[in-house]
This record gives sequence, structure tokens and C-alpha cells, in this order.
Amino acid sequence: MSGVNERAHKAAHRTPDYTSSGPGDLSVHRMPGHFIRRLQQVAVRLFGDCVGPELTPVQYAALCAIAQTPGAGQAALAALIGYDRATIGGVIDRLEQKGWVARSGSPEDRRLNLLSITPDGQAALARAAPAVLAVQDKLLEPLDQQEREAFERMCLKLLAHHLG
Amino acid sequence: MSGVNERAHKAAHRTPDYTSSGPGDLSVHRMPGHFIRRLQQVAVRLFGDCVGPELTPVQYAALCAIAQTPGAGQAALAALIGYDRATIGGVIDRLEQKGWVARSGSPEDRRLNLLSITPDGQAALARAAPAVLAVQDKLLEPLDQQEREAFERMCLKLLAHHLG
DNA sequence: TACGATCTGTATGCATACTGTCAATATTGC
DNA sequence: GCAATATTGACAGTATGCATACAGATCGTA
Repeated sequence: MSGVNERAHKAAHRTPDYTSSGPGDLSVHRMPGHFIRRLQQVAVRLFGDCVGPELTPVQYAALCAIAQTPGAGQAALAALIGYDRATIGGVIDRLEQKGWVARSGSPEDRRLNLLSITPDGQAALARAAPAVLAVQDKLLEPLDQQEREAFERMCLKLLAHHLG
Repeated sequence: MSGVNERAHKAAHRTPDYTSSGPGDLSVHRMPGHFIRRLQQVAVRLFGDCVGPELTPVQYAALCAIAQTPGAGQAALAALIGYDRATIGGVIDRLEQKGWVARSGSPEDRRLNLLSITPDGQAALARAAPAVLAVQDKLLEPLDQQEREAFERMCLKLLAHHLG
């Protein structure tokens, strides 16, 4: 058993709205915003199931970005993956506690916490990578190749519009 | 100015990954799970911008479900919209504080908190409804009609697979 | 009818998220 | 060079979201 999000999962089984949809339904069950919330829920649960509890989706993204952009400050890192400055601090705290990330001050700009990934962090990242890729695959499992590409293209289009 | 999610919004403007995408990128910027997280972020920000701070997306969904399913307990309500039993308590607390929802015990089953919407709650719901519909429209703005239908269909397909 | 299994709401703890605010520090305009 | 401005990281406060645990209530069944 996965154990992740068991109650909301069981709850969803009783929701009749994702298999048959009556017309004239003004509730949240017909709103794209609600779909996205539910998909996010599904994605997080899949991540927990496949990767394990040592690393959350948020922590994986941060670790990944730190590995790819060594020497960035917290604000720059947050900018890369779309986090809030107020949130990233706690995320890095937890990664630092695990010994996967190191903070070091910058001599040039004493406001900055330069971030770098440790060898242990590299190992954790490498360990998690296959499972993370598996999550993406499972997430889009019910879609055929063409649909997957269309879905990703539309997501990017939406993001480019709203963020770009 | 909206003021909602300003820091992450500004941050996103500096992210180069949603307009041009280089090949061989193993980071989170090519992962559907990350897209969904970002879309959720966008949807919540739009909701705040259009509806205002009096009502969160979560609270709207709960209020909506209570209005449509009078006399349900908290667990039943949570099941309807895919919340956790532990989370819904706090959501209802806040709706109750605003005087939009009433809890009342059931004589038949003394475990239950029967939920009902108050006249003030009805008014708040009616007041918010147009803005909530506008959010859905803005969210899918960059997609044409055909794409919107395809996007919603794929979302439902994914949800039916993972939740149904 | 007694008893174990199940369900309900609640509490606690941890992990996001975002707003507002602040102090320290850079940067810029003049 | 110096005052106005912007940036950075931190903190408090609020709101989800989920795991776990618990007490009270109900139900199925022996």
C-alpha cells in the first residue's frame, strides 16, 4: 500500500464527477482550476509513492536547480523554479539538515547565501532521478504519445502566457 | 496591482524555460509534474486577483459543495471535493467564523457535524460566482476553443485514471 | 447482546505557499 | 560622495495538505 494521501484517495473514489458528467453542473467539478488542483494532488502522491519520503517534489526541484546552477543565491534559485523567497528558506534548511546542500556567504555581496550541492546531495539526486522520471511517465500513463505531446504543449503554452 | 504572489510572479519572469527550451534538459523544467505545479500556482494567483482575498479557492469549493449537498458531514464533504478529513476541519472553521457556514449535530448519528450554508454564505457564493467563472476563462485564455476542450478532456482522462 | 471493526471529527506535527515587514547591504541617481 | 532606491534573506502570520493518533459513536456479527 502506498499510504500516501489515502483518505483523499479513497474520498475521490466516491466522487462521481470524473467518470460521468451531467450537464448544467455549476460546481467546481467542471472547472479547469479544480482539475489542476486535483492533478497536482495526484502528482504529489505519485511522487511520494515512487521516490519515497526522503525527498519531496519541492526539495527535488530545488536540489536539481542547485546542482545545475552552483553558486546562486536563494533569490536566484527561487526565480529558477518559481518559488517564493519566503518558502525557499525552509526548503533549503531541510536540505541542509540532510547534508545535501551547503550555504556559504559571498565575499562580494554579503547579503547572499551562495548555495552548492554536496557529494551526498549529488548521490541522493542520482538515486532519485530514475524514480522521478518514472513519476512523469505514470502521471501521463492514460494518454497515448500524441496526447502526451499535446498535453505538454498546452501546458507550456499556458505557462508561457501567464508567466512569460 | 494585484499584489498576489508578487515575488514568485516576478521570479517567473526571469525564468527562461517556458518560452525557449533547449534539448537535453534533464531538470524539472521538462517534467509534467512541474508544469502542473506551476499551473496550480497560476490558477491560485488568478483566483486571488479576480475573486479577492475574502475567499480562497479551497474555501470556494467547500462552500459550493455545502450549498449543493446540504446536511452532509465533514467527511462526506471532503469526499466530494477531494480534501483530507484533517484539512476540511480548518477550512470549515474559517467559513464558520465568517458566518457563511453552520455546523449542527445530528440526532441520528452523534459523530456527525451536519453542515449547511447560511444566507450570508449564499450571498457570498453568488457574489463570487461570476469572478470564479472568469478565472477559468482567463486560465485557458491562450488556448482556442478546440484546444480548451482537448485540455479539459485530457485532464478528465488523467483524473479518471488516477482517481477512478 | 457483547465485542471487535469501522467511521467521524479533532489534534499534532511537518512541509509547502504567500503576504507583509524588517535589517543589512548594494546600487543608482544626482 | 551621498541620499534615495532596490535587493536579499529572515521572520511572523495565515492557509492549505497530509500522516498519524485518538476518543467517541456506530455497526456487523458471533
